[in-house]
Formats: sequence, structure tokens, C-alpha cells
Amino acid sequence: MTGQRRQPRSRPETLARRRDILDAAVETFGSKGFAAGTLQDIADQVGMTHAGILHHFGSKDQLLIEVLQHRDDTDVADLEGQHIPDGMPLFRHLVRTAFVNAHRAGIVQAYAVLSAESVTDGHPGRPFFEKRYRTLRAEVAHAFEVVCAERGITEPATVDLACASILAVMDGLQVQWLLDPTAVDLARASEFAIEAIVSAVLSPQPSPLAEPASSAHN
Amino acid sequence: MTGQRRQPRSRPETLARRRDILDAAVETFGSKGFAAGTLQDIADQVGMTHAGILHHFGSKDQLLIEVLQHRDDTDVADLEGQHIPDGMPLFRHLVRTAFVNAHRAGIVQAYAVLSAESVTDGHPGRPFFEKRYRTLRAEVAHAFEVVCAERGITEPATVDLACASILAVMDGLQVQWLLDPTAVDLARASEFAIEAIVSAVLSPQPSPLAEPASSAHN
DNA sequence: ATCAACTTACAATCAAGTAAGTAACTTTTG
DNA sequence: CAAAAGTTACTTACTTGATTGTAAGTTGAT
Repeated sequence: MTGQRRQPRSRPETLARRRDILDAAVETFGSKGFAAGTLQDIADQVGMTHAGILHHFGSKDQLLIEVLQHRDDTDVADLEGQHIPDGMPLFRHLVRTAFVNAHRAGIVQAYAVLSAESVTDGHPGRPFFEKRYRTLRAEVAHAFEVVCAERGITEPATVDLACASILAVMDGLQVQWLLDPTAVDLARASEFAIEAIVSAVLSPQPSPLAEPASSAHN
Repeated sequence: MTGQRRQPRSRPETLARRRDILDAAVETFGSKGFAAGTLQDIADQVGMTHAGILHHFGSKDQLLIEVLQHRDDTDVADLEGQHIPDGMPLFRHLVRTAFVNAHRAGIVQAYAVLSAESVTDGHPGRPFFEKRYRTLRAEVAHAFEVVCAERGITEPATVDLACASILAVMDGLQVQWLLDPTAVDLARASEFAIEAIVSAVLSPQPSPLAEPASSAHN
């Protein structure tokens, strides 16, 4: 839990090697978790010793941090050019993401496992996930503001609840889907839930849970 | 990963000791995860050696299994007498559970961490969580059937999607809440999302995500 | 006297990290 | 432009410290 290097990082071949290691680490941390996944596992995948990996990343903690950062960069790069969508297109984008994810169990599992593991004591991924959720909630909140403005709706107080809820369903469905892919339709369930939540913000219904208000005797 | 005993388990004092261990294990596995939480941690909490714990439970894997089973039993015991609710009361019960959970970060964290960790390779908690979600989804599905029948609604195709979604939001919100309790209102967000999803099943709205259907040129 | 509930002691791994060495490549310099 | 010097990308070997599990012994209760 000490070392760190990293300053010149020039050679293109070296960068490629680092990427190989990062990819192997996603695979390993995804399938075993951070605590149970070992540097040996990762080293084997890229054909070097565990000391070789420490040469590149300094420590296991640092490797995890760079893994998380790297994936974020990659995902952003995917929608390079297409600026990050906003307003209603953001919600469509989230649904599309769910459909894409249904074919990428590996990455989905890595995020599902690591995000939950990150709440444990002293987990090195915790700051990343705290920030990630804060950012994502803010982006979704902004999309809601835009959509509400478009429709002349005074922005409802439920927006904050809805932002967290949308991210939450997506994550929660992933766990259930990973446990039993035949029992849960990740893409369609995500779509359904996102639509339900967006609808609830834009055109609130009376709570279906309300007690029948003393309908009869007793 | 071998041994197992367990046959007479008679003395009442012994049972109490086992419960102490189980409680300590919930605490440890909750705060560190199963892979990172050690028998030593647990042993320290109850004032014995790690070998003492193995005497009672045979192996770490077995201990986890019994921890999960034990909590399930306890929770069921809590609503003993009050049969498990059904129909609309089930949804109200889920919301109430969210409110209760907002004051029990310890148990919430244990479930959040362990359920996600259980999707990893060879995790001993996996069968438990597979079964748990299967059962819970079926219970929620049944509640939907009852509610639909009450209102003369032909049971919509969205029920299966909604069941998984309701459990998913609850779980997903817990993770966000554990990461930053000030940013997420666990109870109110759960309530909001559950109401939104139930509404979407009972009185479906047109999808708010639908493209504006070629509103203008281009 | 027996058995349950432990403890002590140990076995067998195994993991992260460090240190030092080596081969290849890059840069500096005369 | 070639030789020297330095740097990078590793490996081997080792340290340190944990961790689960086992075996055998001890003590107190029934």
C-alpha cells in the first residue's frame, strides 16, 4: 500500500501494455472482486509476473483506481463527438445503455461488484464511486430540469428522488440479471422502470398505495 | 473449505453463543465483505479464538451460509403473527421496510455488499441470493396479480418487469445511500419509486420517451 | 467418565510489496 | 554516427505477515 511511480510514460508500446493490464484487471476484479482477485491472476492473463504489474502501477490499490478511471475514459470516448445528451435524449440514452449492457456481462459485473464492495471499510474505489454517483445524479437532474422547462412544468420536488431511483434500478437490475439472466430481462426491465419513473415526475398520479380511507365499517 | 459438524446442538448457552458469533459475522462481513472479513475479526468481537468459531461452524463458507439463513429467519420472526402481507399491503410493507432500513445501516450494508459479492466466482452466498430474489420476485408478482384482480384489470405483461424493478430500486438506493447518506433519502426515494412502478403497471401511460415522431423537416 | 466448548500450536498456503539484477532500448556525447 | 550512459520493462528471489483449517490437549459441566 505504498509505492507509486508514474511520470514520463512515453513509449507507445508501454501504454499498450498498461492497457492490457487494465483490461485483465477489469476481468479479474469483475469475476472475483477486488479483495479476492489477486495480482497473480492478472499477471497470468497478460503473461508476466505480479511484480511486473507493480512496476507499472505501484500498488494494487492504485491499479484499481486506474482501472475505474480508465473505463470511465473509455466510455466517454465511445460517445465522443456526440456530446453527452441532455433532456429527454438522456433518458433514451440510459435505456440504450441498458440494451447494450445486456451483451456485456463482463463490464456490467465489474461495476456491480466493485460499486457495492466500495462501501466497505477503507475500500480504494470508494471515492470514485461517491463521485460517480454524485455526477450521474446531477446529470439526470439536469435532464429533468430541461424536460420540465420544455413542458412548462414547475420543476417538481420529486426530481431528486427520481434521479437516485433511476440509477438505482439500473444497478439493482444488473445484480439480479447477473445472478439469473434467464429470470430477468435487463434491457426491457430497465426501460420499463425508467419510463415509469419519468412519467411519475412529469405527470404525477395519486399514490396507488394510499389506504382505502376507511372504506367500510371497522 | 472442508469440515462440517452440527448435529446435537442442545445446550441453550451454546445456542446463545452461536447467535453471538452470527451477529458478529454480520457486522464483519457487512463492513468488510466476505472475502476481506476474517475469522479473526469475528473471533475478537466475541472474545474467542478463530479456532473456536470453526468449532461451531466448521468453515468460513458454512458460517456465511448460516449468517444469511439466520437473518432471514430473524426477519421472518419479526413479522410472525402478522402473516406475510399480500396485494396492496405488500407494497406498503416494502415501503415501511425502507423506512425501517434507514435506521439500520449495518444490516443494510451487509445485504448490499454480500448480494453483489455473491455474483463472483464460486461465492458461497450465491445460491442463497439466487433463491432469495426468485422468491421475492414471485411474492411481488403475486401481490400484483391480487391487485389487478381486485380492480378487474387483465394482468398486464409488465408485471414481471415491475417485480424485478421494485426489488432493484430498493437495493440500488441502498448502495447510493451507504456511499452518501446525506445525498440520498433512502426511505422517500424508495417510496417514490415503488409508487411510480406500481402506477405504471396499474394505469400505464404512453411512454414519455417516445421520439417526437418527426415533428419538423429534416 | 464423557462430552462439549473451547485453547494452543501448527501446517500449508498465499498475498502484497521490495530489492536487486538483467536485457533491451533510448539518449547523450565526442 | 558510434560508444557510453542512462532508463525502462521487466524477472527472480525474498520478506513479512496473514489466513483458513487441523490436531491435540485442557477444563468444566452433567
